[in-house]
Amino acid sequence: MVDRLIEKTGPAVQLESGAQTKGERTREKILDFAYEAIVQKGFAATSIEELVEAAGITKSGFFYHFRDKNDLARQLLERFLAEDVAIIDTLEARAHELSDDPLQSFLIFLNLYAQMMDDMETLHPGCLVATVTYQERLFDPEVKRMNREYLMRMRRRFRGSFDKIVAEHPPRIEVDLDALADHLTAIVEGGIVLSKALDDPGLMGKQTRLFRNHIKLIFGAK
Amino acid sequence: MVDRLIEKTGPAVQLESGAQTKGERTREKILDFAYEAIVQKGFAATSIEELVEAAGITKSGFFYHFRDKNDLARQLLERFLAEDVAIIDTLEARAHELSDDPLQSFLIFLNLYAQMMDDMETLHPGCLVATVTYQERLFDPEVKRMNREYLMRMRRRFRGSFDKIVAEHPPRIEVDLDALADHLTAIVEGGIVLSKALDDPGLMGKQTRLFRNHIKLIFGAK
DNA sequence: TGTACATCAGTGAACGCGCGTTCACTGATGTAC
DNA sequence: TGTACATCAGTGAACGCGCGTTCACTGATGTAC
Repeated sequence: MVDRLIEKTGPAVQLESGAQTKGERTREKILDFAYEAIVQKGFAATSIEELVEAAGITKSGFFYHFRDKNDLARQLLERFLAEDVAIIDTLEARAHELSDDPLQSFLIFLNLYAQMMDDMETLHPGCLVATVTYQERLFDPEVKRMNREYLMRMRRRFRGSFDKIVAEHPPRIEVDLDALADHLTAIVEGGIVLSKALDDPGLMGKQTRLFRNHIKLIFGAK
Repeated sequence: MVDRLIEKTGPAVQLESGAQTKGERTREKILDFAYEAIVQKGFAATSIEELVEAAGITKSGFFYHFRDKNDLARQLLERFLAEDVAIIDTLEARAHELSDDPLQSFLIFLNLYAQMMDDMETLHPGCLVATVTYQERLFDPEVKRMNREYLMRMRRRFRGSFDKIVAEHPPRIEVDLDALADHLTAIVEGGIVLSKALDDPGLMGKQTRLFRNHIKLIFGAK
């Protein structure tokens, strides 16, 4: 859900960097254009024609890199969700260096996340998860599976953080930790919708900080 | 964002009920099918052909009711966002009857809202706001304006509730009330994405209740 | 260093289909006198 | 009650265009001996 933040915030994480063949460069270019077009127009309205024109090849060249249009969706999701995970990994690792306490560390992580949102003065382009979900009938089962897997993975991940927090900071009120894990994802996904619709790049950071305050109130940081 | 809940929860609100002409019935049927198709496939992938087939007329009949395809989007948004507002009006009025205290009343409102989500055993079909936002380039300026207007209206509305709450219940922590107003909308929008993607109808209610707990923690209900 | 072959990264033309939109027309129902 | 006209709610055929996909082919680069 963080998606295309890497080039905006600098190479926080470098995925398979280094020497690229000509074919790989073309493929990546197509994925970049496809991502941009798809979060703005949807999958059906994004034509193979326009992508290959932007990439400087012909339509048949597309089918050298992708079996069919759904294969493009699969590769898109694979690449951009992996980027998201990598960004979260990085921020979490940085937060963990700054505090050993699980609550403090998670609060720092949320601060870093919110700051990253603030730092990109441009709008968040959108998240493929929402696109796939709101156009589900266009995608094959594999794409939908990847989408669900990603969300379940995020749930387990944040749930893991909360389990550690709870062990040292008993919550002030009863709280469903799985729902709380989903809460962050929901706030980010919904925040992107509002931020895009209202054309307000600052909204994401604010929404993330509200969640941060919620966590503080639940687990009672001083 | 509540959208098509009316027929599931019974006629909580009846919009322009009563005698319908033949043309009006056809028009509504098209809007119903269009809504269902568009939140599952997107706007571009939903063809006029399939809509008129479902409505039992021919393609040219569509253009008797709608100037063009974007006119369909306009009428869709007009109708379904009005339904959403009507539902929230109803729940808010009911909550206001049950308590004079602004905080209690708002908490009751959130309970009613969460309960409504729980009561629809089927999945929330999706919200047009997200669809329009994630396919913005397909819609004309008027449609995009309506979408923004709706979100701004919700912000002002919930902000108004918070202003009343703050007057009687000073918040325990500093809080951005406009962001908090957006928070509810973001949680609902994001919740729908997760609920759809994970095929989990119970998720929406849980997410709404988390927001409710957040409000309790901020304004310090006993 | 030269040659043979394989792989890479495409090209170009063609296909059949479905799309949104237009236009002239029409039968059924409603209204005026 | 009968007739004239208007409005309603469509029909049917045609349009030009762009779409995703296939297929036979090709020049450039890499590798083996």
